[in-house]
Amino acid sequence: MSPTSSLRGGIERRGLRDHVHDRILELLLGGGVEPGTRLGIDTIARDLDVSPTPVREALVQLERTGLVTREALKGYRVAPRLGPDQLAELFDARLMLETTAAGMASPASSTLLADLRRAQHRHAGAGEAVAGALAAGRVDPALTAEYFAADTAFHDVVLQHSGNRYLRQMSETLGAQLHRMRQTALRGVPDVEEAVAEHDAIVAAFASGDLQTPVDAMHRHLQNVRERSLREERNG
Amino acid sequence: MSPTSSLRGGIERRGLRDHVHDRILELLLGGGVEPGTRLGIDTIARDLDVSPTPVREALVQLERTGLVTREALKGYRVAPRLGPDQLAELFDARLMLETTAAGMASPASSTLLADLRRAQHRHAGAGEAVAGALAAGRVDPALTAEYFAADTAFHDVVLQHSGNRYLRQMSETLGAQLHRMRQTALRGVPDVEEAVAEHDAIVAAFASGDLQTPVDAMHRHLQNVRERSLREERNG
DNA sequence: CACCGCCGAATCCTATAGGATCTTCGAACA
DNA sequence: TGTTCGAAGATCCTATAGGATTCGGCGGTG
Repeated sequence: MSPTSSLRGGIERRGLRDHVHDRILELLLGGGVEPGTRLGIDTIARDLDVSPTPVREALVQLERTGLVTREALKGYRVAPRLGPDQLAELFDARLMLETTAAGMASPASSTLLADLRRAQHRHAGAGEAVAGALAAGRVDPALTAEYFAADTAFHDVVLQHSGNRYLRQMSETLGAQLHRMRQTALRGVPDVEEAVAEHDAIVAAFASGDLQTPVDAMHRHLQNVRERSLREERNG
Repeated sequence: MSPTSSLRGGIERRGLRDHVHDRILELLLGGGVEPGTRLGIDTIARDLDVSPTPVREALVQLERTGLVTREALKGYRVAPRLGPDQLAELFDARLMLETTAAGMASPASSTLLADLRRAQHRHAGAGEAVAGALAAGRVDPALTAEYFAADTAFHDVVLQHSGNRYLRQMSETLGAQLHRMRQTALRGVPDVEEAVAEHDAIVAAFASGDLQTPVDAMHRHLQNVRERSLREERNG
């Protein structure tokens, strides 16, 4: 085509392996597959109309996220559901990660507050939509998906502004597990009002300019989420 | 061979892919390769006398650890050296991980203290050996390697007893980077005496039975390690 | 002298084939 | 009837082959 394209910065060359990886990932995160389901290499290869080799590489990549498990000579399977103990450990790990990130992001750059307010706005909007649909007796999967995405985005803002790539990397690893947890543990009605209010408190804490306040706000929020999740699980 | 081997419990079936992974890993951790070195798939395959497929899978697995980098259609390379900023972030992440783990492991089971004392004994012994060789004007790579291994093992004890698999998983990821940092940043003389003394303080803190004391001791230790490393880097 | 296009070797990437292993199903036997 | 053995099918695992891309060097041109 054009001999030397004027701007070629930022275009990320992706092999076929990465596309396969994304397809399987969205399949897993979509939630339509039961834990324990076999992920046959040849089957996936036929479905996606590729050879087994890139599928194999994509599965190796997914294995590290904990979404799939592998047994030598027996193949890959969708990872089993998170048990109560794993759930508790996941909450603890998340608490550690996000409170630390909040502390690191405290020297609030002007962009942090802007990003945070934007994310909070999106989250609140999605919350209203979900609550409205719920009041009408309807549960729209698309709305709840958007709500969860907005929630994740809000927390990601803090992690992004922590300025620590290893924390981001850890959060990315936990993110997949968190997504699964949301789909299983509290599959029905989320705690919209409380979450929005607590997110508001977090934004206010960052806006206050104090260093410790955001950490405490984040701590309280996550502890509350944990309690509400456990209560939900006990009742459901 | 034997139609049905009598005891087959506990033996972990490993494919060829895992062996290749280990070989490349020990090559990287051995430190004999310069950052930026190309890791040609076909070359490795010929060296290990296997086909490219398992080599490819092993490299995908290693990519997640950050030890190797990949560029689509251009191949794999040994990851570049850690820059000053990455080093600082690595210290922060480690500080978060290990202090949290110390706090979680505080309800000291009897085995924790035993493991900790055993690891401390090994660490102190290796420290003496290194110091002795250093006094004689010799630097034995085997001794320093054993010293670093003992140090890593000591910290691993705390993480193991945190009872949180996600913390362990994160530590495993950071472990490879830490290993590289040790080999580059402070390549010469480690701070044996201070480290041994601080480890002793950590053991004593756990033995005290108090909950907060181990966290503080670990915090002080890691902060000191950070300072000493920076000073070393500034002078070296 | 610098710059551009071209060509070949090397390498990566994907596809295909065959051997090894696991799983399943059915029949024979206690 | 329950259990064990065996064979067929499917699947995983490794090896090999061929197309696609990149990198190096070479000659031509302004």
